Amino acid sequence: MNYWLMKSEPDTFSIDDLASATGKTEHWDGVRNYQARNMMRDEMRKGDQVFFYHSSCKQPGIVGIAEVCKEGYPDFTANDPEGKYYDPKNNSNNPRWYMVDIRLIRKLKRTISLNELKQYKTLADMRLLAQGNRLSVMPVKKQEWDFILKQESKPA
DNA sequence: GCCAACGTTGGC
DNA sequence: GCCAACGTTGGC
Repeated sequence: MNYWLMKSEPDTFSIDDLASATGKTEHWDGVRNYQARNMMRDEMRKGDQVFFYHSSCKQPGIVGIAEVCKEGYPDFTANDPEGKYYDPKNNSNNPRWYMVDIRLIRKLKRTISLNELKQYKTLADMRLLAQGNRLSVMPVKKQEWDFILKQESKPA
């Protein structure tokens, strides 16, 4: 079992959008970064746990837990010339981009903000906190995962 | 809206 | 294969 963090802009797709689809699955389309692509295509496994993270918003932070329910498969939005994720260089016989499906397990009781995460020495090496990090999908270590969840029941 | 970080592109 | 130009991300 592996642990991940996936970023989404709440204006585009928020935890509540995922929550309204509880039980259903959502495909995580539109990732156009090779490192993130490789992780989705090669490393994410069914049942892996995912922190759902809100980025580019008033309070960036972790807002929920999801799980991978379908492993990497070609991102069909790359083939749609009308869509905003269209990639003219994509070849559907040899797909360039991949996605996974996730489903919500639960929202956190509170948002664990980026600002809060930065204050924990335990998380100093966390990928999310590394300078200039821009990956929209990244691995989380088990000890980081456990530590973060332990903070959930604390007051903000 | 600014800007630092950094990935991608394309000319050479 | 180098690297300058350009585009995007994302916190502030």
